Amino acid sequence: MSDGARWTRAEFAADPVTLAQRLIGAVLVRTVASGERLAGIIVETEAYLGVPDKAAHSYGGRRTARTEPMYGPPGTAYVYFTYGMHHCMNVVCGAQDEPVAVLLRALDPIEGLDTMRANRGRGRDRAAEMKMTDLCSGPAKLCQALAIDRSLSGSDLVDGAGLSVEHHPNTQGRRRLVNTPRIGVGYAQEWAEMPLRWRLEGSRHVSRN
DNA sequence: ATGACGATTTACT
DNA sequence: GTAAATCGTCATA
Repeated sequence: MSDGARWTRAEFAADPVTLAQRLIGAVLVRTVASGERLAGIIVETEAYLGVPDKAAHSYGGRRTARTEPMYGPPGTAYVYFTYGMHHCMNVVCGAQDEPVAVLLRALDPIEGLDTMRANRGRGRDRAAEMKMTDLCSGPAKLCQALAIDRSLSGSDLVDGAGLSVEHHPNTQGRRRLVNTPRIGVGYAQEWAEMPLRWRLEGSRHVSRN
């Protein structure tokens, strides 16, 4: 349970509040077509509680082509496109047919840094001067860095080839989490204020907010 | 068919 | 701090 091993189906089958905290410290791994691994330690997450959660895409049981992966088995990726230009990635959890998930908001990059910089660099190439702390410090930034888009929505993190979650080799305890309200969900009324976001205390790779 | 709106990021005043 | 960028998705008709 602690050295680069892939997470199992059973490990993803937790409620989103629990999983959001457990995922911090785990490693998100993206294997691109060339075979290269792009990876980072998860340092910031948000829990989306499904049917009763006004901030969730699955609020009220909404089920469309986009949100369909949220109704799949735990360990499914749910990737959506927003603001006409950004992608964000969730880890579907809970039980089959229960549309709950954890949004991945920031990573501490550890593998494939040059490729991540190239993926993130805009225009010709400010890639080289891209700061480490700007690579994956936001939900859309990490998707851009790891080349994650809608084509990966619905893919399986347990048995799939493109995306997976691994246990970090150094699974030292002593990590403190900071718990605050979620970001960018002001429309969700009372649900906007619930403390459903967690980040690794002291990490310089979290999003600013 | 149409219109309103983002689970954001970046650039600029 | 404010605003632009930019288009898929979803509800309404």
